[in-house]
Amino acid sequence: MNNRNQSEGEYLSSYDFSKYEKPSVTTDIVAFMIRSEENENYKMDSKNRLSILLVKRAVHPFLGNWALPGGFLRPDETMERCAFREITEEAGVTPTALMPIGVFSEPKRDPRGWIISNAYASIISEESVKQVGGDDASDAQWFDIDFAKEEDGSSILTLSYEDIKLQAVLREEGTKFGRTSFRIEQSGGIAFDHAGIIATALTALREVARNYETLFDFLPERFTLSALQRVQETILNIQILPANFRRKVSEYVVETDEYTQGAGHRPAKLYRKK
Amino acid sequence: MNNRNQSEGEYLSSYDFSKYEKPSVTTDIVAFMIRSEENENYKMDSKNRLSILLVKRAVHPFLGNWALPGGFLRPDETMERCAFREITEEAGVTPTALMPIGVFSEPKRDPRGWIISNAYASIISEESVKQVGGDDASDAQWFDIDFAKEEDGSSILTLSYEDIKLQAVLREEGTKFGRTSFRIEQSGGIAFDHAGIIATALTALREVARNYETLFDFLPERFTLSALQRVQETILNIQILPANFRRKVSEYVVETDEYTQGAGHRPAKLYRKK
DNA sequence: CAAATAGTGTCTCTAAGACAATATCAC
DNA sequence: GTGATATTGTCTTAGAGACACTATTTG
Repeated sequence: MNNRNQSEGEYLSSYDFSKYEKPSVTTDIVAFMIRSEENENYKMDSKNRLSILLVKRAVHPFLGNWALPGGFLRPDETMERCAFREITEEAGVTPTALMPIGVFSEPKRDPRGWIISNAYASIISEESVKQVGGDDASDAQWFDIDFAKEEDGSSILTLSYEDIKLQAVLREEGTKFGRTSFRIEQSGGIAFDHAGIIATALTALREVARNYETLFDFLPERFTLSALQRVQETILNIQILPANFRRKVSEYVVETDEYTQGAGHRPAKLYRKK
Repeated sequence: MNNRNQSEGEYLSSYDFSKYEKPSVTTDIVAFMIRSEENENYKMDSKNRLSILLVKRAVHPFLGNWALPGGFLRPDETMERCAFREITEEAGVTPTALMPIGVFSEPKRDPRGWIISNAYASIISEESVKQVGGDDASDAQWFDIDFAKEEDGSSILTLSYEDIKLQAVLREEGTKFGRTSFRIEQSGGIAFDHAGIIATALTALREVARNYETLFDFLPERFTLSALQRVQETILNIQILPANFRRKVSEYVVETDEYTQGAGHRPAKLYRKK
């Protein structure tokens, strides 16, 4: 029957996509949080570490490995809404930002079958995680992240939580339009292609962390300028002179009339995002 | 049966994703080309217009409307490879770059059912399109694109090809991490949610067009610096002083010993991408 | 008071934009 | 020669980074 001669109604009712094979569609979320370490000196401010949430797999495949939180897309939600729901369910916290990272669709990426994933990076403030509390025996834990380029051109991704240390070896495949993709050479206890997703997300986060707007999502509503500065320094792994940082960030913040107290040094004024 | 007690082999063979409903997965490609208009004066260089490829729908739904080229993901290819294949099939030309735009997954976006789309922007040089040739009666045509913000905050997307003029009204929903999303208020003869995809892709293209690396993909291997400058000016809709453009772009190009000829003015040296 | 962070002021250098001036071609 | 683009050089200004200096807190 010639399609052009059908009415739209006739056409839609006769339409059947089931004859095409379909992939399962999931999302994986790289949830970033900046964790402050314990003070070793009452006067010094605490050091920060960038960390991500991983879940220990209790089922095959990759049983016992650590994986990104995520799950299947439902028919009544958008991909972003799905990511929001999954990270809320798994971490118990609400992300303040969701950044699309890309689609991971290598045909063999999942041994269970044809499963593609749209990855997101999310940003979660330490404050909201503290409110939920943590459970040391839980299958979901925050791993400190370290990502360094070696001399031979490969990159080592190290994720550590207490005694657990996961190390993956990756090789950069190229940067296009602000997204760097990686080939996994060794996965080191990280499930599926998640080491590559993490590396891509971290690279993307570093890109956007030059933009001050992104930094606020890591902090509570009121913050000091040095806390904001430490967020950027932690993500980008750089050192900034406070005077210059204050000058540049000044147009993005408004001061409040509150101050910190109890630190072993001059109190700092609290600011809000403008 | 407790999953933890199964071997991986037992588990994989018993695994069945068919119990979950799956979406159909497609890609849509916003193929950009810079088209040079006819000279009205033998001395003047031709003006440039940014254009995109649209295909006239010959079937329901949206019969007779214009849509982005695209198609279904196959089990043996990645999303990006799928986009490459589809644009090659439909335009007959090979894109020099594919930029991920985002996933469009509103549950009701396609009246045929649950179909999500990963959109890409591709960049195609006018030279390669000219080699293929055009067919005025063809269902695939290059539409000049115009996108302007109105006083009331809405944006008008105008696509024109000869007598055909498609006009969509969109409203910005916000910019996050360099991707601006739009709500479609009037689609004006553009099928599905493609007006929104086009607007998002154009906004993203403008973002990356500040980066000189992107500009080369619109041109043949050897080009003049003013051709390169006109590419950036056309995309960003701005005017740049030639002296300043040359200075900034100089570190990205290498000069050849060839020159243009036949223009009604001083010949220009041809350059290559460094 | 010692040590740490908070906060201000200023110097230098670089890069972007504006603009002036010269060069070279087709007709 | 005219009118267009090609190409080089320089002036001004805004912004980034470096750094010196003062302020304020807790033990």
